[in-house]
Parts: sequence; structure tokens; C-alpha cells
Amino acid sequence: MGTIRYLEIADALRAAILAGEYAVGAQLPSESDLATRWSASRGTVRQAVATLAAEGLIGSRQGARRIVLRHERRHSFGELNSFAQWAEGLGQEVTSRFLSRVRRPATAEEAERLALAPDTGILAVVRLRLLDGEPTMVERTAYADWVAAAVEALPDDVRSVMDSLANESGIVAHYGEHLIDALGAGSEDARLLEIRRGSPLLRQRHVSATATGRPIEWTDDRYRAGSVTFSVSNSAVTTPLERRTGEG
Amino acid sequence: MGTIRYLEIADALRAAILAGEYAVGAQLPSESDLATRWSASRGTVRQAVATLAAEGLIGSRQGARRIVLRHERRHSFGELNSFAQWAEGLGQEVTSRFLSRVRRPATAEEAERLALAPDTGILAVVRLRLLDGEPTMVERTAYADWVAAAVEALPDDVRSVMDSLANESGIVAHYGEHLIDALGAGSEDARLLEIRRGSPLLRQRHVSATATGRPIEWTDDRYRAGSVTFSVSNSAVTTPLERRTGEG
DNA sequence: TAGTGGTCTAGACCACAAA
DNA sequence: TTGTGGTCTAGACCACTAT
Repeated sequence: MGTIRYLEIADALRAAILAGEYAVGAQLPSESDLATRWSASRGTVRQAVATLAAEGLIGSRQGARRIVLRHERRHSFGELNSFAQWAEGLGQEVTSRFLSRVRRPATAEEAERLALAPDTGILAVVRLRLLDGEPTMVERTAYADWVAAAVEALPDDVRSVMDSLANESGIVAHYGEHLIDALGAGSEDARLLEIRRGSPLLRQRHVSATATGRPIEWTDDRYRAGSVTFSVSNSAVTTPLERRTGEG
Repeated sequence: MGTIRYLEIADALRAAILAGEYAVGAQLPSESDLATRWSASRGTVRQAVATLAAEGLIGSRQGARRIVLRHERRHSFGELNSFAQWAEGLGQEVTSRFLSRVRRPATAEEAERLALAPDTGILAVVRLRLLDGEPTMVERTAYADWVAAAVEALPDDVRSVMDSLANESGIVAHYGEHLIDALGAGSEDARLLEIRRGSPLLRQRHVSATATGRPIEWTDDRYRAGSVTFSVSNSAVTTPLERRTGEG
């Protein structure tokens, strides 16, 4: 089947690392070892270990064996972009309270983030997300004009809009950009999350785009402080995280 | 010189993208085009474009040309790990108010994050960072026992501890892990940052490690809300960011 | 000095996209 | 159908680490 050699090797190595077969700091077998062991070429082995390096699990330096950096697995793209998918992976019960869904002209920021002409009609949706019954996050999403109809066709209580869009309309997110900062709860935030106005919130704004780079949605998610933490690992060669001034 | 072929190609492509020679969504030349144009093998060209893909600048899908996703450059590892280096890149004046520096036994969390035995002596340092004179961030760092002496040898008002450690002692950070969340200001935070207790703060905790994976420092940085934003870009293939429950 | 990862080549075949 | 990126091979030489 779709048995891709380097992914097989990467999966096996990842499984061994997550199972604790290598201590943090321990050395992995050499590339040539792995190549003979899997009867694969060195290039294929390198692709496998590059995958794990990109996941932050292992590190390498010229001349020395690769070393294990962490034991924890990394979440998938889907888990990052879909609250429902993430919560399910945790085994927590996720519910949604649907608050509003209106068509209106895009604000200047929405138009820019969605690469639309100013005042293009977008679909604005507000939802409250609960984890195990606890109000956890307020989600305000602007869907681009060209997906608005597909979103409106979904039932109000749909578990995951992005999952349903993928299944029903073939609209799939391939790229994302995330902006993370903190702010005080506004009055609507406070009422919905059952906290005081001005209480600290963790805000994650993100835009999802298709494989062709076309923006699908722009969302502003506000989490109660203490309910989630974002984690990023980096190295001198891969630096996915960036710090910016102000509110991005 | 250290003229590495694929980095040359990557640099040229990156420069062209940042200069706006390709619109967002525009297609890059094909791999074979680039290979002949640079008289390099296809493998080398692929390594170049993989570099840009890891930076989030371009995306790709089998069968179609690569496309440009963004025009902005990404910060370097150093800029992410060193507040001073980051602020300098912005052209803002960064000052530090030194608050305390004491040796004490590691807390349970510090010992774990630094991979030390419980109660090992660490060096705890607290600093207030100001941007253009504005109190912006409170930084609480625990340096591992084996670097404590080197840090103590530095002057109190050193611009960047990590830079100085690299220059003076050859201790260089190669890997980092970052945990980002929000919380309310404690009384010390509030006093130092000149805000009210409970005001929202953006917290970035991170551990830096050497090329061999040995943890150097564990820090808790708290930013005034609105002063910084973190940004991460991801794709279906590279997902460096992760969301976790609770406070990590 | 031997082992290891980093770079590079020149081919090959396949899966997928677009016309 | 043609072009494109994705996977894979079997070599080669170099830079660096470890001993």
C-alpha cells in the first residue's frame, strides 16, 4: 500500500523513543547501521531521522551520533487547527454552545487576513467551547466569502466545522499561521467564560489556508488562563516560533 | 569558503521572495529549472526549497509547482532565545534592571526541567527588562549548577547572559523548548511592571540546552499584555506548535 | 585515525495536477 | 498527456567528533 519507506523507519524510531527505549540524551544508531538494518539507502534513513528532528524529538551535530531530546509526542496539524479534534485526543468531553452566525462586511483586518477586497461579505460565527462542561474558550471566526455558503449549510451544532468542510465540500486546510498573546477579558468574554472583566485570557488568532494558499478562515480564540498552554520546540536549525512587538 | 550550495540557492530564493518578486500565491520555478539555472543536482535544489518550506515561506504539493505563502522573514534562534538580541533587531533600546542573584537548592520543577538531582544548587536570577524605558518583562531564570559559576563571573549589567556565556565560556544553546500561556500578575510582577495585581500577562517559559542536550537554563518570562505576540506558522507536514491542557 | 553526519551527484520510478 | 513534486538508490567526498 502507501507504504512509504522513510515513514516506516521514522515511525519505528519514534515508537522506540516514545516507549522510552532511549533515554533523553542517549544516542541513536548510526545512519549506516539503520540503513543496513532496514535494507534502505542512506538517503532514505536520513529522510526518516529528518522527520523526527523536525518534530523536535532528536537532534544532531556533524561528527557525532544523533541524540534523543524528548520523549513526548507532538500533536498533529489537525489537532492544532481543530479544537474538537484536540479535545478528543485528550479524552475530554467537548461541547459547543452556538451563539451567533451572521453575514456582514469584513472589517479591514479580516479582509487583509483573508486576502479579500475590503467590505467583502464574510460569515461571522461566535461559539463558546466547553471542556467537560467547563466554559473554556470563546471562538470568533470569520469565514471567507467563498466558503460561507458551505459553512451555513452545516448544522448549528456541528462538532467540528473544519472537519465537516473537509468531508462535505472537500475544502481542506493545509497551512496555518498562529498569533499568540494575552489580554484582559472584555465584558462579553467575561460573561461567557464566567470570569471577571479584565481577567487574563490567552488569545490564539489563526488563519487557515488551502493547499493553494487561499485563506479559508480567520479566528480569534480566547482561553481562560490556566486552561491551555502552547508549546514549541526549536533548534539552531529549525526555528518555527517568532516573537513580535505589540499585538501582532 | 563555507560556500554551501543549497544555502546559496535558498538565500537567493528567500531574498527574491522577501523582495516581493513573487506575489503570495505565486509559483516558484520548477526543481529542474532551478537545477539547470544553478547547475546543481535536483537533490541539492530540493534541500534548498525544503529550507524555505521549514521557514514557512513556501508550500508544496505533489504534482503542482511550489507556491509562496508569506513575504515576511522569520526570526533566528538567537533572537528567540535572547531578549536583548531580539530587541536590538527591532531597533528598540533595551535596558535591564538587575534585581537579585542567589544560589539556592532547585525546586522540584527546576530540577526536573534542568535534568538535575533534587535539591541541586542552582543560580536564581531575577531581572526586569525595559523596552525604550518601558517596563516590559520580568525574567526569572534558574541556571544549572554547572554553568552557575560562569554566570556569576559576568557583570551584573551584562547585556545578554547567553551571548556572554557563548563568548566567554563556549557554552552555546542549540535547542530550546517553549511553553506559552497567560496568567494574572502577582504582587511582585505588578510592582515591577507598574500594573495592577491580576492584570493579564503573557508568560513564556523556556529551557535552553547545549548541542549534547544538556539543559543550561530554565526561565519564566512574563510580558505585559500587548507588548509582544508570538507567531508560529505550520502546515500539514510540519507542525512545530502544540496546545496542552492546564499550565503545561 | 576511524566513525559519523553533512553535502552533492546522476540517475530511476511513481503519484499527482493541470491542461 | 505532460510536467511536477515525492520517493529511493548507490555511490562520492568533506567536516567534524571521538579515541
